[in-house]
Amino acid sequence: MSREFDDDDGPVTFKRSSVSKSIQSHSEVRKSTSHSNDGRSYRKSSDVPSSNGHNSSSQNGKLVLSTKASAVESSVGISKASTSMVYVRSPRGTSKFASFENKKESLLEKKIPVHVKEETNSSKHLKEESREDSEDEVDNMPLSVRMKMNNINGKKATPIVPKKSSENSDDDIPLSSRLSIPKAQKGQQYGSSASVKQERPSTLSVKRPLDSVKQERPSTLSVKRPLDKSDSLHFTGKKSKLSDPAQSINAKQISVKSEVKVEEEDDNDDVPLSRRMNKLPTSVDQSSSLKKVTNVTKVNKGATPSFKKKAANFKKSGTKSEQFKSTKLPPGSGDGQKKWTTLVHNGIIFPPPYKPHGIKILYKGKPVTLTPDQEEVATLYAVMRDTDYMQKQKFKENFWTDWRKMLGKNHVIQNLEDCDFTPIYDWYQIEKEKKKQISSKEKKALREEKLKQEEKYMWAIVDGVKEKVGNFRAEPPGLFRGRGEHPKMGKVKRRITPNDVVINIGKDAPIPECPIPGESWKEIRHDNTVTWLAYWNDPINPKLFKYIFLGASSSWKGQSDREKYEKARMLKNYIGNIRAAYTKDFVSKDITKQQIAVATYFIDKLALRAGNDKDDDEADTVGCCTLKVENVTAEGNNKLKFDFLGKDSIRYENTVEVVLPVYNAILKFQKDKRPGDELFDQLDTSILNNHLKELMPNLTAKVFRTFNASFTLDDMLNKETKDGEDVAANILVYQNANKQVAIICNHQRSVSKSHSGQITKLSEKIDELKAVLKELKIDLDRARKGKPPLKGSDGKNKRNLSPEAIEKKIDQTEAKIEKMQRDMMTKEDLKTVALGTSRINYLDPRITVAWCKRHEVPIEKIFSKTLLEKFAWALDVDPDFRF
DNA sequence: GTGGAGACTTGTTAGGACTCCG
DNA sequence: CGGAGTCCTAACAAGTCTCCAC
Repeated sequence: MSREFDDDDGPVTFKRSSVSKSIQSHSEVRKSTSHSNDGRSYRKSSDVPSSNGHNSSSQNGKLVLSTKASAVESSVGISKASTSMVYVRSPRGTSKFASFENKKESLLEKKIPVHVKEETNSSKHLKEESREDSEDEVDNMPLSVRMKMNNINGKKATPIVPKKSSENSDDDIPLSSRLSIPKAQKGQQYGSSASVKQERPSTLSVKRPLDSVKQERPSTLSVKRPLDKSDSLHFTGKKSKLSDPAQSINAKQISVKSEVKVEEEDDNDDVPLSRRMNKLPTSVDQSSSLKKVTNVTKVNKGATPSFKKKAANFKKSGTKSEQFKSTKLPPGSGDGQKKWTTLVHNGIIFPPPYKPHGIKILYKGKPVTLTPDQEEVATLYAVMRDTDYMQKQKFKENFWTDWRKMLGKNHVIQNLEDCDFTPIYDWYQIEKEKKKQISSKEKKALREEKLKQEEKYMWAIVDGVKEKVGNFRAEPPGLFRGRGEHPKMGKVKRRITPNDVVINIGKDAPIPECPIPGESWKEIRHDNTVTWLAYWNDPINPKLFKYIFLGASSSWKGQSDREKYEKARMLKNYIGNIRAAYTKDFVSKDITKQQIAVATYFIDKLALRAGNDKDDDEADTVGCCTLKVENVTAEGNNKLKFDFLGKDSIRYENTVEVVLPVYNAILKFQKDKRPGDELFDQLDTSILNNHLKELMPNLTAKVFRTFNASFTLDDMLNKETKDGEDVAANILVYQNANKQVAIICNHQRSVSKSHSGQITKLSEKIDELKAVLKELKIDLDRARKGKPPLKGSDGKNKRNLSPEAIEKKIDQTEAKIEKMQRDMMTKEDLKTVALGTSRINYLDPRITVAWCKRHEVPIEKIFSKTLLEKFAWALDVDPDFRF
């Protein structure tokens, strides 16, 4: 089977023998959860029980993607737009959003011509793409997969230029030719001997069978529908209308009529978009592959929140390349480009002033009176008694240093050890309890009250469009909870006041009223090249800023999200050449080149982060460029063992088989170095990224992670989803794919406190059921012989059932047991794997949406309400979309 | 090319809301 | 209805990457 085959070379990034949170002795915060990815961890989708095992029976058939286009009339904003559009697959295989049909008919009609056009284009494009895909897939796959394939397909080297679709078949060529390795030899390079084998149980690995990679997507192609058909419609309402000019926001600025607004929007919106597009490589304009990308982008554009506008643009914009060229601007982000024309908001809110409780702590057994300020900080500390931080010396030390400053040198309290915070702790527990006791009615009332007060801060109006603000609260005072062994943990994070806060707002917008009487904002700015609404300097590290941005559902975020995924998709077209290039450099005489090559290989193969340099006053964590000698161990047989603390001090532990030149290079880099020295001493992220940019416009290290994650999802979904399965089974497939991505990206979570208890409970229940089963079997036996059932374990008499009835019961019980066992395994399996992070940040939502459409899975089963809002830009993707 | 400022994305977790089950 | 378990989200920490001055 191809699977077996794969095993050898499979790059499969991730067979992690054990992924565990940083277990180092010192960081007890993270529980050492070696999540064993032993056989259990990876099972075929069908074997993987869903943790919550829902079956949504509700949607057989048509009701799938629902996104009610009610957004249009929503006056309050996206949040109101109910996402329940009905996605219907028409007989032809085309699909449409039913809601459009009703509500938007006229619009739709108008659009038709455009659509037709688009359709033609897009179908062409799709065809091209599919051909390309099938032919070039090798190149596109994440390294892991790909490496396997190299064994098989030798290719000629070509310069690093995106492949044109017409040249697709040559695509692969470049790689090999650069290597000037004949096919057969190539195999050697990546082949069994040099393959990227991983030592983990094969079950764990994310395998991508070669042939599956090549597999085409037959039916999908035929099921075309105008790409942006629904787009324009169903999202018109994404941005809430201003009609609900909440609060003090200057209603004048807001265009009142939706029509007008749309127009306005168009204008404004386009600018940034097109500009952004410029960021994409212009150099490659001509290449068809690039065109492809552009095209896609363009099409997608239609899917952005303001569809009408986009659609209009399309009409106007002519050819893709035209459009592309037309918008030339310097690349980069946050880069001096105009992001908005008008910006209105109400600033931010601050936590209420501290209310002293008057509870005294004990010092050497005696109550001590504290000033409100001192008491506030003491309370912050007291309340953390049950956290792991209390075991950390550094935490206490830092706290004491800061608190002591507040107490003053001559204070009665002279050391922390003699302080007993129990009275405050107890008081706090009681307060918590009281809070719990509040009736749900009262709670609701309180919530509503709060909401009312905050409503005006929740929205900003950007170029006439009402958008949700992400976080509009100043952070309250607290003790700094750095992760891992952060040198600053425990420091007092002082209260932020308006004097700390810089506001960014439109020139003509009213300056937000300072919510604290007698104080004023630190500064008012009118910088339309940035998207933040406010910031203050982080009191813990004044070099850093804390920003207030728009929420994830805003079009700013949505656009950059889309760009991110488009860039990752573009990498597909370059990846073959990139791999060829770095493979060649594995043996470069130029040590910098060689290090770049090996680092890129790790990033591609293992989805490592770039690894920026860090200051001493941060936790000691590393990424690819900052790996230390001791983080990688050569274990023989071309195996490298990685073990280091990455972002958030999460431990990355993985043993991988690499190609021989890489293995040798690592030995060379380690030579004559001591622990603590950098493995890639000639490298840093800027050198690496500068190099990557030579290979693909705007390419940076993190793009590989996005690419790897999204590609894997797309690939697994398409391989593992079976036709005709019910929704529950499909969801399992999705969860499993999601899980593999999480493993690749090393997204971990701590095991919940109640985990082991839950497992115990489950297995007890299973045992019970097994006992029942046993009894039933005996009864069946007796029933067949015409005897009455034995008394139950409770001593009661049981009903006399027919053998058939008993058989039925047995079947039911067996099914129940099976389900519970699967649930239990899934639970165990996922106890340390966090699926959410990749869903939010790494998986192109269009993959998910398109898959849901194809397999009639309601999108709500996969995306929560907020994710649906965040991914509004992706919801009307064509069902045929492939990453 | 280096280092720092600045802006934006990615990541984990705590705790509240919601759901399920008896 | 209440408690346990699950799901979601807000909060905020910690990354990445760009730009710019020297």
